[in-house]
Amino acid sequence: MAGGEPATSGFHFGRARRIKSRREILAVQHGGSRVHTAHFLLILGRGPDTTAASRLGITVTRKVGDSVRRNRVKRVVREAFRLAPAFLPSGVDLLVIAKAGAPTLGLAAVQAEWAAVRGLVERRAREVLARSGPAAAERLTGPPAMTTKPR
RNA sequence: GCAGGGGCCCAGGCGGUCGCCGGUGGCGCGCGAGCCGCGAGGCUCGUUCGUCGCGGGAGGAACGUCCGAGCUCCACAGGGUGAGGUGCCGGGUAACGCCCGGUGCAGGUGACUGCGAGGAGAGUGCCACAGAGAACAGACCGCCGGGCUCGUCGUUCGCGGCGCGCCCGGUAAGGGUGAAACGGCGGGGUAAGAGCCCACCGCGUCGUCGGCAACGACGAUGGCAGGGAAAACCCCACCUGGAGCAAGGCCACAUAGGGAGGCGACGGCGUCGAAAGGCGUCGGAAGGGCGACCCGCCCGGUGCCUCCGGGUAGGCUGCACGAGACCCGUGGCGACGCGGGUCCUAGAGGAAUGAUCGUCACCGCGGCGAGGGCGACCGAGCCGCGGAACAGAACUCGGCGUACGGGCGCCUGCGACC
RNA sequence: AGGCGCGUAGCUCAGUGGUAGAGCACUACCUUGACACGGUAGGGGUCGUUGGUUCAAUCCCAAUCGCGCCUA
Repeated sequence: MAGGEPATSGFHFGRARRIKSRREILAVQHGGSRVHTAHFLLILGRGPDTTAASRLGITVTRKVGDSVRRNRVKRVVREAFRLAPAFLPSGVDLLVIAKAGAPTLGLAAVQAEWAAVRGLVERRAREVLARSGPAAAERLTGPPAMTTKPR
């Protein structure tokens, strides 16, 4: 949306850019900052590697709709994330939790909803990176992943 | 035309742009192994990632999880009891609680549809309220006969008729109650009545005939014996071993067997040996298993059980050629069977199969409207707006149930016209 | 994948084949100067839905909808 040039090609989105395990999702949820929109709750958190491209995790509960509608929400959210590589700086992971009513949205509506909070998202992303700077550095020298504290 | 019944089919098409999953082929970086070379290095194979190309990628219900199986493990899974399920007859099938064809009953004018439709001559229990009486019952009113008192009328003075009341008896026709009242209706019969007798109907039994059978038709006979309910317990017949792909198998990693408590059994024989002990054989405990219990049996043979503590939650496989799909022929009323040919058709794993734009078809509403009709009105075509359902594989099939958009021809009833 | 349970008045629950109930809440009246408390009376129900069995169903049977729970 920014730049006026409709994104078309070259924006891939494979498994490497997804947050898959429940453990990782909980880690983001715990230390992340939240941004609410009308149909989504966005949670930003630091990824394990600050140089890697940002990753995406999606949560759609049964309250949102049946499996067809839940799948559609996930596909549209994934598409919106894929077409907006500049939405987040590298190293910041995004967790999207759908709220009720999300299945009625098309791709354009989701993009508009996110663009409206873009400034807030950028500010929160900088906060997250700054706050976790030392931790991230420590992390790089320490054991690889899975250092979630038993809490 | 309207209303209805049943059957079959489809699950939007095409194109542009950008993606996802796995397969396959090429290229590139890296890694590993092997071989060659003194060496630099080279070659081959495998593989992560990236990239380019090719072809593939949800359903009729993928859904619910109500049944039946395949497959895998549990021990080879037996007998009895119990538990659960099924329940007209015949057939189909790998199997079924499914399907097909019949039978009976019920519903509908009809096309058609529905039915847990074995047994109440095995037993136990239940049938509220109402009602006199509710299961081998019962006399409240009524009806009929007899007796007694009283009243009245008549009297040939013997008594007789009528009526109120009481008593004894007969009666299930009528009233009334009920969901149901111990066959129905009509006639005869009788004091009044009653299958007491008769005709018809119903019911039971027997026989003959038809049918594989459920059952049907006909005849004889009994004289009524019979209530309902088994989706109350139950009886009868038949079926069912248990668990489930997180089944199960392989690899890697980790613990290397920690602590507490409890139980226990080892024995006989043979043989070798100087002995310790070894080998063979027989019996067998603790404990465990065969769904629950019993029987019966099996494992267990030097350990076993319970609790606490500790470790692992990664990869591969199972995993898609199957009771498979389609076409043709053939047997059968049909479900379905048989034969031949062609084809390979999703395999993900926090979970792909999509997003968006255009266009063409489809449906609804509104407007314009060629034209048709005396008219109400019908209406090709054009424009605009809106709609386009139910729903997402998770080991795989066969059914059932439920949700839902549209199309096709067939059949039935009614109305109008010819 | 396997298994279990619950839907009854506005709320929390009884009832388990024969008129559907309790507590709280609600309404009216009494009591008070007024209120609370108390007392008297009253209203309120597709028993989740749809079929079936039965003379009769909240209850029995089947299907279906919604909610909750257990095991792996």
